[in-house]
Amino acid sequence: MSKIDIISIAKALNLSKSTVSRAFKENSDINPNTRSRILAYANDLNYRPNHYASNLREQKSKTIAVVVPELSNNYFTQIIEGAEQTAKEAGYHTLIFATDDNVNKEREFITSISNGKVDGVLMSVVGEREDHSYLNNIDLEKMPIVFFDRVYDDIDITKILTDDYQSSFEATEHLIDANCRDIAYLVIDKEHSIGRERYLGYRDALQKHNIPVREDLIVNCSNSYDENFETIKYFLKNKKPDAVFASVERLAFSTYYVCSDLGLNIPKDLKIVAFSSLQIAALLSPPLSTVTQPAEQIGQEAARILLKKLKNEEVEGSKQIVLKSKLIIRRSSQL
Amino acid sequence: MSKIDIISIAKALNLSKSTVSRAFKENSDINPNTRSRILAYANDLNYRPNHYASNLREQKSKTIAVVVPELSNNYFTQIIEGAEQTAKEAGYHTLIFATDDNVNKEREFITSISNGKVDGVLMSVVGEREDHSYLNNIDLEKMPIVFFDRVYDDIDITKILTDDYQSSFEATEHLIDANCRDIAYLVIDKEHSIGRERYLGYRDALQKHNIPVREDLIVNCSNSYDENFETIKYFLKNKKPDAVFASVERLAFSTYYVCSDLGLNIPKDLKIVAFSSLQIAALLSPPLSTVTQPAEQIGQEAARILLKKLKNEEVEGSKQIVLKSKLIIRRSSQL
DNA sequence: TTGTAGGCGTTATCAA
DNA sequence: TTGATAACGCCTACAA
Repeated sequence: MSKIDIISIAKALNLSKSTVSRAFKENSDINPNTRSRILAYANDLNYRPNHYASNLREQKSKTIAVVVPELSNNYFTQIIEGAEQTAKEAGYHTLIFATDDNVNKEREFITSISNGKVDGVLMSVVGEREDHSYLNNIDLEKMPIVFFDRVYDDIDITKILTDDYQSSFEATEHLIDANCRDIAYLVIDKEHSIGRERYLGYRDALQKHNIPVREDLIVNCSNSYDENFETIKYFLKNKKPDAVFASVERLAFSTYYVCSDLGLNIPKDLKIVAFSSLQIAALLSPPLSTVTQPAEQIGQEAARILLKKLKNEEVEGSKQIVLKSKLIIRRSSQL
Repeated sequence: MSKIDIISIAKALNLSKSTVSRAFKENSDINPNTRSRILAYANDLNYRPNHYASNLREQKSKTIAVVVPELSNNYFTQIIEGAEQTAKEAGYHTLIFATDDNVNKEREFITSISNGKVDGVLMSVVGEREDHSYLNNIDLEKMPIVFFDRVYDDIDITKILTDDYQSSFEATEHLIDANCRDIAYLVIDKEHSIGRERYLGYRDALQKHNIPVREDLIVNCSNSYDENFETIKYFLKNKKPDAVFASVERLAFSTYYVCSDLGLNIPKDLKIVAFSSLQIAALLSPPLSTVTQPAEQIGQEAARILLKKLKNEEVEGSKQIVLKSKLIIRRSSQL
C-alpha cells in the first residue's frame, strides 16, 4: 500500500493539491463535480487527511482531555461517558488521564499537553492542599480548562459543581429525623473542596437541631482500602455512633464490610447515607441511601461549556455552575 | 505571552534550532552544558515541544486508542484503567472511544483515526454479526489493532481473551452440584464471540451430567434495561427455572430486580451465577456468585502486546492470549 | 559538538 | 473555480 496523500490524489486526478484539500472542507469554493470526483476517488483509496499535518497547520487538534483522580470509580466513569458523548457529537476526540491522586502526575500531564496536544481540558483535581501553582504557568487562553467536582477554589476557572452543601444538609437532617444523634462524618479531606462543602452542610444541619458537633465523630480516611477498613472498624467499636454519613462512596462500602465484620446490623445498629453514584445501590444489603450526583450530566455540562469556550462563544452566566444532587432514601437509613 | 518555539529559544540562546531540538531528545550528540542551559531556559518559559509538529515529522503520535462498546460498565472501565496505566508508563497517551454498540460508530471512528491520529488501537468490538469488513481497508501495519474480550473471529489479529468456555463450564457444574436441573442461560447473542463460548461451556456441562439442553431455557436479551426486565420476568414466571446463569453482568442485575418484583427468594427459589467484575458483589443482597474476569490485567496485557508491536518487537507466542477467570461462589448460588 | 537546509502533509493567501 | 507557494514547528541527514 503505497503512501497516499493529497499530492498523489491530485496527480491521479490531474488537479492541484489545493483543490484536493478543498474537497475535504465544508464550505470552500470548489466545483461540486470536482469535489465529488475527488471524494469518490479518495474513498476508494480509503484516504483520510493526516491529523498531524492538519493540526499543525490549523493549530488545533479537535481533541479534549478529561483528567480524573481515578478511573475505578463509577462516578468519574459516568462523567467521562457524558463528556465523551458530548465531545463526540461535536466532532471532538477524548483523551483520558488518571492522576492516581498524585499532583505530580497531574502537573506533568497538564504541562505535557499544554503545547497543542489538546484544545481544552476537563479536570477534577487531586487536592487543594497540594501545590498546584503550576496552573499559573499554563496559558488558559490557548488551552482552556474547566473544573468539575473537585476543584481548586483559588484558581479562577469555570467550575461545574453540585449542591454539596445543600444535599449534605438534607442527608444529615434525614438521619436526625431517623432519631440519630451521634452521626459520624467520614471524609478524605475535610478542609478542602467537596470534603469541606459537605462537612459544612453536615455541621449546619446538626447545629440547626441543636446537636453538638463533635470533633471525635469526624473520621479522616485515606485512599487506601485496607487503612480505611481499620480506621472505621476502630472508630465504630470505640465511638459507637448511631449513624454514618459518608462523603465518598467507597467509605460507605468499607463501612458495610466493617459492619458485617463486627456483626452490626444496618440500619438497626447503624444507619448509613453516602454520596454515591452506584447504579445498583438498591441491590445492596441493605439498599443504600444515597446522595446521588448527576454524574453524566456533569460530564455533558462540563464538555458543553468547554466546547463553547473553544468556539470563542461567550459562556453564559456565572463561572460556577451548580447542578442538583438527589437524596434517595433506601433501607440503610430507615427507622 | 508571545509564541515560543525552538526558533525563539535558539535566538535567545544564540544557538541554532537544531541544537535546541536536540536538547529534548534522549540520546543525541549535544554538549551536556548546552543541553542543561537550553532545558533550564525552556523550563522557565514553560515550553514543551509541539506534539503535532513532532508527530508529523516522526510519523507517530505516542497515543493509543481504546475502543469499547460502552463506558458505563465496570468491566470495561477496569480494562481501560489497566491499559491507560500501562500506556502511561511507556509514555503513551490514551484516547477513549465508546461505540455505543453501534458498528457504524465503530467503523467511523477507526477509519477516522487510521491516518496517524493514533499509533495503535485496543478494541472490544460491537458484534460479529455486524458487517465489519471495513477492517480490511485498514492498514494494520501502520496502525496495529489488538482485540480483547469481544472479538471478530474471522479477522486475523492478536486477541486477548479469557477462558470463557472453561469458566462457564465450571459455573454451570457448580449450579448442578447445588442440585439445580433447570438452569437458564441469559445471553445477548449466543451465536458469536463471548456469548457463544460461554454457551458452549454451559451446554457441555449440562451434557456431561446428562441434563438435556433445553432451547426454552436460553433467554435472548438485549441492551435495553427495560426490555430485559420484561423478558426475564416473563421467562421466570413461565418457565420457573431453578437457576440462572447470566453471561453478562447486567442480566444478573435485572434478574435480581425481577426476583424482588416477583417475591422470589435468591438462592432458595432461584440460584444465580453471573459473569461480573463488580468489586462489591459481596455486598449485594444476597452476595452474588460471579465468574470474574481479570479486567485490569486484560487491559494491561492488551496494552503490553500493542506496545510491543509498536516497537516492532516480535510478539511472543500465539495470536491468542487467554487469561484465567475466577469462579467466586457466594450466597446467591448456594444450597 | 553545532549549524544548515529540506521536508513531514496540510491549509491559506494570493494570483490567474 | 483552480493553481502555485508559503507557512505550521519540528527532526535529521549532512556538512562544518
